[in-house]
Parts: sequence; C-alpha cells; structure tokens
Amino acid sequence: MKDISKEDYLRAIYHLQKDQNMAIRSVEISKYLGISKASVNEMIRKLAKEELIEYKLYSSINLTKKGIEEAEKIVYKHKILESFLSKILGIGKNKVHEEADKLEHGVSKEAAKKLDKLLKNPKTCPHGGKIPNSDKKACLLGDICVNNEATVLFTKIKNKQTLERINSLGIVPEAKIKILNKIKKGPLELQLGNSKIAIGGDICSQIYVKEK
Amino acid sequence: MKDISKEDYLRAIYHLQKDQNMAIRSVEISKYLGISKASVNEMIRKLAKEELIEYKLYSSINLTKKGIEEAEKIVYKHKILESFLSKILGIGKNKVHEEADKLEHGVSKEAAKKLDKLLKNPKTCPHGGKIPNSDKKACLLGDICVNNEATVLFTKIKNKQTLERINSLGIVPEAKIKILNKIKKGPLELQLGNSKIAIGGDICSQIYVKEK
DNA sequence: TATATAAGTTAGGTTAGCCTAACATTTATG
DNA sequence: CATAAATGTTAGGCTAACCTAACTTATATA
Repeated sequence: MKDISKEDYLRAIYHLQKDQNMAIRSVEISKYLGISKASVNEMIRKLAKEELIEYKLYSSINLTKKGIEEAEKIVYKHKILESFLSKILGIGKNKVHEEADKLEHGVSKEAAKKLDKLLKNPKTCPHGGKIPNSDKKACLLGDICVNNEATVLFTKIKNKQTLERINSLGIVPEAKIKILNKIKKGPLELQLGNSKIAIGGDICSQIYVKEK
Repeated sequence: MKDISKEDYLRAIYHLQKDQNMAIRSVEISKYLGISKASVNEMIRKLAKEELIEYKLYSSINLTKKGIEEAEKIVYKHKILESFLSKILGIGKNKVHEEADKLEHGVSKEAAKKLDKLLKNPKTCPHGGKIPNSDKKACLLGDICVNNEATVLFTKIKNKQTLERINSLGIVPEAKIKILNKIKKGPLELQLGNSKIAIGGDICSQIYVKEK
C-alpha cells in the first residue's frame, strides 16, 4: 500500500508521453495530477533514482524501458478495471475512470488476468484507449532485427522540430512498421504502410517500439 | 485514499469486539494488525476524537454506534470482495482475504452493491462469516421496544465475570431475541429461543443489537 | 496484599508525500 | 538578442502513520 503515488506518476507519464509522442516536461505532470511543481520535482528524482525515468536537471523527462514496463502494468490494470466496471457491473462510463484509479493499486496481477479473461480479452477500454500487453517488453527501434515487425509505442524526442519530422513520416504511437534494412552506423530503412522510409541511427535510439 | 489506516483499525476492532463479545484492549489491536502499542494508542485517540470508538485513559475500547456503522461499511465491502474474488474470479480462498484487504478501501458503495447483486446477495463470505447489512443501523438493547425482535451484534462489557454471565444466558453475536416486557428502571424481559430471561437495565445499555 | 508482569502512555524520531515562496534556468517573443 | 514568461529547483514546513525506548498504571498471582 506504499507505492500508490509512484504508480500514479508512472501512469501519468506514460499517458502524457504517448499522447505527445515525445519526452515530457515536469510541469505537464504537475498539471495532469494536480500536484505542485515542487512535489513533482521531488518524485521525479525518486523515479530517476530507481531508473524508471530518464532525467537531468532542468531537462525533459521520459520513461526508461523499465519504467515503461512498470507503467504498462498499471495502465493494464486500470483499463481492465474500467472495462469490468463498465461492461460487467454496469457503472457509468463517466465514473469508471475515477473508481479504477482507486482500485488499480490494490488489484493483483492474478486478479487482473482473471478479469481480463472474464471480459474475453478486450483490446480497448470503455474510452477507446488500447489496453497494453504488459507481457511484451518495449525496446528501441534500433534493437529490432531486419525483417522483423514492430508497433511504435512513442518516442523520447526532446526537440519539437525533430518530432514534427518524425510525426510527418508516420512514426506515431500504434504505427506498424517492418525493418527492411540496417546499415551499420548508417540509416535504418523501414516499411510503413505502403511507403519505405529511412531514419538516422541517432533517431532510432529515441523511438520505443514493441516487437510483434 | 487517506483513510486507509482508519478503515483497517475499524475493521480490526469490529472483528475483535464481535469475536470476544466485549470491549477490547488496545494490545489486541496491536497484535491483530501487527502495529506497535504506541501507534495504536495514537490512532485510538484519533478514532475517539471522531466519536467512532469509546475510549478513556488506560481503559478498554469499543465501537460507538457511529463506529459500528463505519466498520460495517468496510466489513461489507471486504466480504463482498472476498466472495467475488473467490466465486466469480476463482481465486483461492487462502488468497482472497489479502486481496480484499487492498481493494476494500477503493471500492465505492455503488460498485459493492453491484457486486453483491452479481453474486445474488450472499449471506456469508467464503470463510463462512456473516456479511453485515450495512444499511440497518445498530442500537442498544435498551432502545428496542416491547414485542420487537432483534439480533445481537456484540456487547461492550468490560468485566470478564459479567461477560461470562451474559454469554451463558445466550446473549452472544447472532442470537435472535424478542423483547417481552420492559419495566421502567427495572429489568428487561426477553425471549431467546425457548427460554425467557431477564436482564438488568444497566446491562441493556451495554449490548448492541440490530432491530429485525 | 505486595509485587511482578502486562498493558497503556509519552517523548522523541523517521519517512513519504504533499505544500508555499523564493530563486534559478530555459524558452519564447518583441 | 535581450528580456519577459514559463519552467524547474531549493529551502523550509506540514501531516499521517509508523517506530523504539522509557515510563506509568492496571492486573494477576504468589
């Protein structure tokens, strides 16, 4: 019953980072959770110490692989609970978020899996959001081997211009990609829908994906 | 997410008081919850300040009517959750207590009622304990009118000899009674099973019951 | 009934998570 | 490109719940 706050922060960061497809600012967490900048700063340091987020003084924040894993566990529980509360208990969609918020910290992995089964493994929550598969681990785009397929999670890009370029290429959350070619120290070639695109190696290490 | 501890204390006190059918000692709460005597003492004062328990320095402790009400809300949620986890999710009976413990603080009254309905209004939890009807209010035996029936909740007797006398008369939790006669400032006459018994007015104000 | 043991209290401390206010740094804009 | 606005940090404080150790009161028993 101790890590309630940490879980809330991780879920908030996950949501914000996916929403913006880039590294986020601490003030956004502050606004999202309704907690003062100072308190957020404090928690950010704790999360960084546990290597759940990447953080440097006065800089932006993003989840590490470990952080994504932890965050997805909570997001998974949260969305399964929302689905349960809505579909099985018949609680109004406007209320399920708040209630899931309180329950997500207490529900065990086992219970969440059973609820998932009871719901017949839904893909989305009542609000339409994807329910993450918290068993599959996130990795960087650069880690995927040639010919393999993956789904974009979100990037950890800091610069807005860079992000715009990436977004305009279609490298956005949920995008399906296939690695076509990898040149050592050179760009990475990939298939995205019907088009082939090339991305610099430096950018590849700023894009989180999940292997198919 | 603030009153988790208070809820745990209330449920503990309810359980202990019902189990022993008398006012309880602070050291028992300490052992039951695995919390130091000093911390229990601190919380006891807070609960007393909120009039959830009756408490005097160096003396025994028992729930007030208000405290019983609050405690039963938690006990109700706890037991409904245990039933749900066991019967619907199929989680082992040895695990459901711990899990319900974590969930009970977050679950809303509305959700608990819906779970209750889903379970077809069970009377007992997986461990056999009665699920309290948290809608019906507790009162003192002396408050019940002649000819009315009630169920004994537990007493708030402090003295062991007195308790033994009362227990031997059959005034124990779950006992069904009917008030036969009430004499002003005199004893109260009641039916208990096949026997009629008389109880002094002073003791009547130390027995909590629920009117039928 | 005196006294050892059990129970309850007090004092003083810790930690997590929150706060405001003041200050520092970064970013955006005239 | 200077400076205003936004963002981030630091200092200092608060509260709820916990703790240990020392002390007081109540209870049980020789």
